[in-house]
Amino acid sequence: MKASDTLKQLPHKTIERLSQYRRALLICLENKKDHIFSHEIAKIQHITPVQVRRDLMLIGYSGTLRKGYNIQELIDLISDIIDSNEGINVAILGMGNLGRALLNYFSGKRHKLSIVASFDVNPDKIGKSFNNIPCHNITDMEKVIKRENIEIGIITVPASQSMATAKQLVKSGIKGILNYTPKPVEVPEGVYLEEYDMITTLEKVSFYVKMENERAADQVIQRKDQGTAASDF
Amino acid sequence: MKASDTLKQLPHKTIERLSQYRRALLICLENKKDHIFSHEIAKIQHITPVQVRRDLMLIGYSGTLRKGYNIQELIDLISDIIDSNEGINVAILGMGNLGRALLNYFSGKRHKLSIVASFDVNPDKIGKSFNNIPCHNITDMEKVIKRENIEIGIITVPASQSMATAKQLVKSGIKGILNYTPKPVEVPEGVYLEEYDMITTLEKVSFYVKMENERAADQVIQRKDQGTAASDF
DNA sequence: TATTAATTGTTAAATTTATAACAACGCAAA
DNA sequence: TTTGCGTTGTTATAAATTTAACAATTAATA
Ligand SMILES: NC(=O)c1ccc[n+]([C@@H]2O[C@H](COP(=O)([O-])OP(=O)(O)OC[C@H]3O[C@@H](n4cnc5c(N)ncnc54)[C@H](O)[C@@H]3O)[C@@H](O)[C@H]2O)c1
Ligand SMILES: NC(=O)c1ccc[n+]([C@@H]2O[C@H](COP(=O)([O-])OP(=O)(O)OC[C@H]3O[C@@H](n4cnc5c(N)ncnc54)[C@H](O)[C@@H]3O)[C@@H](O)[C@H]2O)c1
Repeated sequence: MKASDTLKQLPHKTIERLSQYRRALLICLENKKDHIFSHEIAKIQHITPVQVRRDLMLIGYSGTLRKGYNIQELIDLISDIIDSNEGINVAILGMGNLGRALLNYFSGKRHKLSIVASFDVNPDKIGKSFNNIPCHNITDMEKVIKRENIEIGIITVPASQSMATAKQLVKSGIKGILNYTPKPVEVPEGVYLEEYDMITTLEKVSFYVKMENERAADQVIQRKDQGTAASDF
Repeated sequence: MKASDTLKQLPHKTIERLSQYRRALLICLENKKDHIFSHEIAKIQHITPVQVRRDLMLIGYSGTLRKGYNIQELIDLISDIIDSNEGINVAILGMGNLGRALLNYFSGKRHKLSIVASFDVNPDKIGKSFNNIPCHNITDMEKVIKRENIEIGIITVPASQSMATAKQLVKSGIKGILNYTPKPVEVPEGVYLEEYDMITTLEKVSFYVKMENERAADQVIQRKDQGTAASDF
C-alpha cells in the first residue's frame, strides 16, 4: 500500500485536528519557538497529549525525545497532507454580511486556498470588488467557475436561496460546497458537502449552561435536605 | 432516576442533532406540514432514519405508525429539552465584521436566547446601538454582565485579544463561552467552552476535494495501465 | 378476512474514536 | 556510573457513536 493510501484513511476527526494543530503551530512559530511537546499542543487544543501523539503517529511524524516536535517540520508535513499541491480556488456565493466577513477573514490566510471570485444578485454589488476580489452576477456563475477553475463554493445567500444556489454550483462543476445557511441542501454523489449552522453551536453552549445551572440548583436542594434531616436529631 | 437525569446523559452528538432537527422542523412547519417521517428528517440532515429514530427514542418521543411524528409536538419537546425555561442572555464581544453579522443573524431567531449586549474598545462604536442592542465599553463588562444577567459570551475580538477577553468574561461570572477567533482560550472548570474556527471547516472541504481529485486521477492511470496490458495480447 | 407494504421502537452488533498502559529512550543529576 | 524523570511511539483497551436487525403495529387492498 502506498503512503498516500494510508493518508486517505485518516480518521475525519484527525483531519480536523491536523488543521487545528497547524493553526496553533503557526502561532507558536510567530513567538519564536522552534520545538513543542505533545502536552503543549494538547493544552492549546483542550485535548490529551496521547491524542496528539496518536494523530502524529498516523501521519508518520516523529519528534525527538527531549525536544519534542520540530514546529516548522510539522507544519510542512501537515501542509503536505491537507493542502492541495496546485492550490484550490474558492468562490463565495452571496456578498451579504456573512459573505463579506468571511471574504475579509479568509483572504490571504492560506497559500493554497484562494478566494478568487464572489457572486451576488444585487446590482449595487455586481461589478464591484471586495477585498480586491470581483463580485460577479450570479447568472455568470458557470462561466466564471469554469474559467477560473473554482472547485469550492461557500454559500452565504439568504436561506431561501440555498438549494437553488447549490444546484447551480453543481451544474457548474463544483467539487466541494460549504453551506453556512440554516437550510440544508442536497448534492449528488461525488460533491463533498459540509454544512454548518452557527446557531447549533450556540444552542449547544446554551444547553450545557442550562444543565450546569440545574445541577448547581439540585446541589443546593440536596444540602437543604441534609440540613433538615440533621436537625431532626 | 428522574427523567431529567436521563436527559443529562444524552450524547453530545444527539444534542447537536436535536438543535438541527428543530431547525428543520421549523422550516417544515412554515410549509404547512403537520407530520413527518424519520426518513424525511434523515434526508434533510444527510443522516440515516435509524439515527433519527434512535435520537427520538432517547428523548422519549413516540410518533404514530402511519403518520410519523407530529411536528409541533416534537418541536415543543426538543425545546423543553434544549432551551432554558427562564431564557438565557447572551453578549457579543467585539462588534467588528463577524460580531455585527452574528448579532444581525441571531437577533430574534430564538425565543429563549437573547442577545442583550455587545462590547467593543472602539470609541466610534461604544454608545451606539446595532440591531437595537447597545454597544458598551469593554471596561464596563463586569458591571453590565452582572446587571443584565448575561450567561453566555461570544468572542469576536481580534485573535490577539481573545485570551484577555475570555479572562475578563470569566471574572465577570460568565457560564459559557463561544470563541470564534482562531486563537484558542483557556477557561477554568465549570465554564463551558466551545471553540470554532471557520477555516478548519474550509480546510476539511479542501482536503476531501483534493482526495477525490487524486482518486479520479488514479483511476485514469489504472485505466491506461489496463489498456496497455490489453493491447499486449 | 387475509395479505401486503410501510413505518416505528428497541435491542444487538459494528464501527469509529478516545484513552490507557507501557516499553524504549535520552538527558541530568546524584 | 547509575538512578530518576519526562518524553515519545505504539499496542491494547475502553468508550462513544452509528448502523443493522427485526418484532410489532397500522392501514390500505386484494
Ligand atoms: N450573518 C451571519 O452571521 C450568519 C451566520 C450564520 C448563517 N448566516 C446565514 O448566511 C446567509 C447570509 O446571511 P447574511 O447575514 O450575510 O445575509 P444578507 O442578507 O446580508 O446577505 C445575503 C446576500 O446574498 C445576496 N443574494 C440574494 N439572493 C442571491 C442569489 N440567488 N444568488 C446570489 N446572491 C444572492 C443578497 O443580495 C445579499 O447580498 C443567510 O442564509 C443566513 O441565514 C448568517
Ligand atoms: N470575519 C469573519 O468572517 C471571521 C470568521 C471567523 C473568525 N473570525 C475571527 O473573529 C474575530 C473578529 O473578526 P472580524 O473580521 O470581525 O474583525 P474586526 O477587526 O472587524 O472586528 C474586531 C472588533 O473587535 C474590537 N476590539 C478590538 N479589541 C477589543 C477588545 N479588547 N475588546 C472588545 N472589542 C475589541 C474592534 O474594535 C473591532 O470592532 C477575529 O479574531 C477573526 O479572526 C472572523
